[in-house]
Amino acid sequence: MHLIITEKNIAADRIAHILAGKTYVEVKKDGGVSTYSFNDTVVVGLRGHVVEVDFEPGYTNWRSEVNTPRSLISARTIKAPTDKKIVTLIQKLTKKADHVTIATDFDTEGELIGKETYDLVKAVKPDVRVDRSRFSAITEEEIQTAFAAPAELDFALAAAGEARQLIDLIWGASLTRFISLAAHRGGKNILSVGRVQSPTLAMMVDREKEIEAFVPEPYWVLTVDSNKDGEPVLARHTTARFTDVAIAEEAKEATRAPLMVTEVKEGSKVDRAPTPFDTTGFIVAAGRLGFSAANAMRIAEDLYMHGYISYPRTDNTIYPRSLDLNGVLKTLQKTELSSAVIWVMANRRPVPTQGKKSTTDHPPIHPSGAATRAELGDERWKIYELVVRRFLATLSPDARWMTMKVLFTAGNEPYTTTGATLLEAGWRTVYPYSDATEHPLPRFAVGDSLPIEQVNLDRKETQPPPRYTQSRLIQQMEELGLGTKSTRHEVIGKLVGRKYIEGNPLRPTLVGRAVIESLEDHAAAITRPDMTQTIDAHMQQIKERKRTRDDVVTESRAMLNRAFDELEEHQSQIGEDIMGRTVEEMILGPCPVCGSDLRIHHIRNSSQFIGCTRYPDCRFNIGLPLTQWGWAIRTDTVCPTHHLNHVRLIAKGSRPWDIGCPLCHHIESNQETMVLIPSMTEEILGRLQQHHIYTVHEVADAPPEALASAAEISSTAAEHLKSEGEAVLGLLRLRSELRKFVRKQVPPRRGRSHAKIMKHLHANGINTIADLAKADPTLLRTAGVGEKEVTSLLMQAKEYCNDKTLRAIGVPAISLKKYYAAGIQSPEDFCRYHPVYLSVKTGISPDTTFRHAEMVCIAQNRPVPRKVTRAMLERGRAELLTIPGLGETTIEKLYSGGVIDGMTLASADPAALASHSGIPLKKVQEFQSRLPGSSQAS
DNA sequence: GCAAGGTC
Repeated sequence: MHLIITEKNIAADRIAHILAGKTYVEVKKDGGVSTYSFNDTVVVGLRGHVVEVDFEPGYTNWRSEVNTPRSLISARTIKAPTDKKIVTLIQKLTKKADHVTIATDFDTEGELIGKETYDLVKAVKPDVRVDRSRFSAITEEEIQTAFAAPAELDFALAAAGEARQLIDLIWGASLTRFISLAAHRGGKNILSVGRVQSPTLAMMVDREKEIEAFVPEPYWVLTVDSNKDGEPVLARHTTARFTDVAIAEEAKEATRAPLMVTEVKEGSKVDRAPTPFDTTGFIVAAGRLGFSAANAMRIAEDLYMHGYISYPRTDNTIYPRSLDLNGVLKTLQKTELSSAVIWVMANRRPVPTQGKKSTTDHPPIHPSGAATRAELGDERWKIYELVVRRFLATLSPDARWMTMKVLFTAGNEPYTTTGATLLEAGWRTVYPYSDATEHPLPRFAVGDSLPIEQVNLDRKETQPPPRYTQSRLIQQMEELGLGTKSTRHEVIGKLVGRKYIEGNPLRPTLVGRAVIESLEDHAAAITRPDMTQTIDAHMQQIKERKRTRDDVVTESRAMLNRAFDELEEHQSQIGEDIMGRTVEEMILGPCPVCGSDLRIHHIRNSSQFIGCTRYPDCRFNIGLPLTQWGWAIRTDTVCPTHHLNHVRLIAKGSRPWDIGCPLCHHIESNQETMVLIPSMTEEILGRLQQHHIYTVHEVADAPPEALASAAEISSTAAEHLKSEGEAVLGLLRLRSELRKFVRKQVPPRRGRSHAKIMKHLHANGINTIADLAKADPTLLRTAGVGEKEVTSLLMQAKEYCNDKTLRAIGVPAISLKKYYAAGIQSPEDFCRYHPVYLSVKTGISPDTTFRHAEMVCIAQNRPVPRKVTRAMLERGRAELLTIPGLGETTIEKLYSGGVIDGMTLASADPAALASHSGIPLKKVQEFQSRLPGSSQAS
């Protein structure tokens, strides 16, 4: 059997179909992995790397005294499967194979994945024949050629990839652990360091410093408003920027009508059609349409998976000769963009445009299938249309512009104006994304004399360099060789996740800055793009067999060891520096009570609040929502009233939630509950707030004298206010319990506000779960609870209340579980059923059920049933069974009515017993009549 | 719990 292994499932699918030709390809799932078989061949796809390098076991404890961060430098490494299903399948198929072909992507990483596969294959069948096929695009032609003449795996190239893997792991893991430990950061708050992420972050830090250091310089721009036969003309002084205002003023003074045309220059300019898309070019273009890098890639991957566009991760900007451009055009004719396609077919440039990079990995991104707007939906269609139009543009002729430059004099001052009009739209006909504003000028001739309507001298300022946008950052990373086509956009997400950068455009946080500055001071290599460039150079040497993998890695290890000498020496300083800056970033401004700083505190990634830095001397604090609703950060906006920075909650995947000034928000949100205190007047409320008493909690907790003086009320009134506050506090606790309960039973979802539901319930006097259990279903429906949920919510509330009551009475939880399982739910059930029945139903001993029933009945003010011993029960049972027609099942029913023997049967009220036990009245009477010793017995 | 690189 011939086994072919590709880098991904889609490639396996397509290659199988190409190689099979007209033969049927059988698609099967084996352990969740698709296989494609025909004749004696099986094709299966990997999922990229299916094994991963890691340290050998024993290095998981970051705080180990022996296996310190530094010890990772010399730790042994292993390769462990990350996708067991695929590894198992590959090895299973290998056992049946006599020939294995590795058909992973044609780049360094593909060769490494190939080598990893080679090792997996050889591990189970050392003598199997393994070869390698290489192709740059999955087209009929390339695949046929590649498989007709298979080559060998390039072990040197794979070794180059392995060197990169090892160096990345060793540097990244050891430095990440070191700096996290130094700054006392653990869990989700670790501080990461890496060959790609750290230089990328450093770029942003550098830019931020440039912006901070930037001193704007003024300059002046001199223009005149004029017109040519009524058409407005704006002429600029040929000194585009005057840096000296005095000189600018002089030029302004010297400007005299008329504006004389001294020269007219006309020319034409070629506007080259754009080059094919590689990943970066695509991300930049999508960025102009408003797509974030990650979103653009996500959509492109989706379009690729569905066959609409080619593979979106590529460095190539030159179409390979094997790509059937005409075929693509033909396919596109079936889309809504057909008129553009037809235009291109009619105006085709002889050779498509080319970029600078020709690589072997994949063709440039191009359309591969026809789609409609309806089947894709708006967002995906926008991306698809972009790819289609870009493809069309690369086959279209260049555009041509007519340019015009006019020179004037006014007095003796030289002025100029320029214009441009599109002569031939060319590719711009089909690619409307890049800006092409025309500036037509009226016709001028030398010697024309124009009026001067106004002379303007405007003061302007030089601008600092802009912050990086996502696409600009990705372009910059590419230029410096940081990351790959597949990972660049992910790095941004990683830095955001570590809270190193935030916002749009991107900006480093103080923590991000602190980490970079510490590294620059003590381990500069990891913050510079040169590290990547050096590794690339070394990889090249390994590939050319001038050096070995181990040689390169050893050198890198030595370098890292030297960095650790420096780092360890300054460990405490580095830690303190980073920790100090973290605090700084959380400071909001003056505490309203004592005037020292308020800051945001985060507790173990779950809760967060704002507190005074003088705690415990000053206990002022403001609660914040749990971090699951967003991580609190400060923003640059400052409240004019309270001089506090605004607070924003940021959560992954959802829009940031701006709280605004935390104190304004605090006051406002507590006002509602404050007025629940009956004797709270607007006047008192205002005075309390002025004395920084904002919450019911604070009212209830305040010493009465303090309350009295703050609210300017008598001490008796203050005592009263305080006790009312305590009562409201109790109510609020119950309400919060109710809110949690409702939230659990009726999960929040789009378009249903829990706040609204709760408000409605409160307005109708429902403040506790017990209230809810007794609530009218229609009330819940009008509050916004769904039809089906109303019944279950009420039931759950009843169950909850019953459970709470029974537990409070003292029925143990383990017994309650048994009672519930037997359908005995409420305190009422305990009083209604006889303890014997409870025992039979639950398997709990009659003595115990009697004790439980006794407790419940006493608590509920109900008569306590008569105690029954086991012996009495046995005797009674025997007695009852003597009655003809009375069996085991009937006995159980009788128990529920409290009948346990002949005597209790005789004395029972037949009607009551019938209704209680469910035995028909006639039967009951019959049993009673057949009792031995009954007066009616015959 | 760590990197960067594949792919889903």
